Amino acid sequence: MLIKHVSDFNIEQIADSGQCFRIDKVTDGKWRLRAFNRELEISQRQEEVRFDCSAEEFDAVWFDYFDMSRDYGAIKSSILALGDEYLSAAVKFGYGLRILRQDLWETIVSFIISQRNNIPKIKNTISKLCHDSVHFPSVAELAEFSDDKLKSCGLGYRAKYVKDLAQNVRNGSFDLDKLKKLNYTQAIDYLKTQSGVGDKVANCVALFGLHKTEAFPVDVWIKRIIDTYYNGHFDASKFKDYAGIVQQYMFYYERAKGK
DNA sequence: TGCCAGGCTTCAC
DNA sequence: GTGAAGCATGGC
Repeated sequence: MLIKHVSDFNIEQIADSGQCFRIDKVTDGKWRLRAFNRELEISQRQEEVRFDCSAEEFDAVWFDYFDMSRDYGAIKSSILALGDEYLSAAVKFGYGLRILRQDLWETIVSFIISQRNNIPKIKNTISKLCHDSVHFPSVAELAEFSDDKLKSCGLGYRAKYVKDLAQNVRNGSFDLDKLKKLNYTQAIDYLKTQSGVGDKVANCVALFGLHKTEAFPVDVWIKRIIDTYYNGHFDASKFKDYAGIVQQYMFYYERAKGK
């Protein structure tokens, strides 16, 4: 058990932020995260966070996963300094959000599944793909999943997208190592060569799987915010390399308001 | 019980 | 290039 004092971090907000689909609340104050073929229990009280792992594992795996090297306090301050009423409220509300550095393969598959879908069902589908274990299916494994198996996991019409992608990665026509080396614009274009990956999914992959924090995924929620509070015009590029973080505060705040 | 969900592809025009 | 239809499935 490792106890750390972490500011600008709230595991409940992160778990409910819609960027990852394998963090579940176990009991009050305790969450279970599955990633990288590992399982991690996390509990939190104020800024005291308990990670159920060794210091070595934390430094090797989870420090980067939770983006611990980034100063979110400074980013929030610069957003608040803009004096934008909506963004200020969003930042204050989602004060403990972070952009996770997730596994690239899992992120692409997860966000293909996310299209025209709701978060509880996305989580359920991914859990079934994993056989409710810590193991997310590899490229080779997913390429071999039968259509019936994918359908029984609840992928619906997205089954073909996922299977084609897995087969393309396996046979080398879509190269994840190449993708990792591309800049933001190149990565978006390359991702969109795959069937089932459009602008929104590509931007989610860039943000959550490649950690291109200039990515600004525009989904129905963000569209609604822009239409309602910004008269249909919102230039995310002014935020440069933290546009994606701004997006996450907006998304989380707007969704929470609807509940 | 329908409506809708972190969109995308296809096909008119 | 823009716009609208169609899409599988289950949570609510």
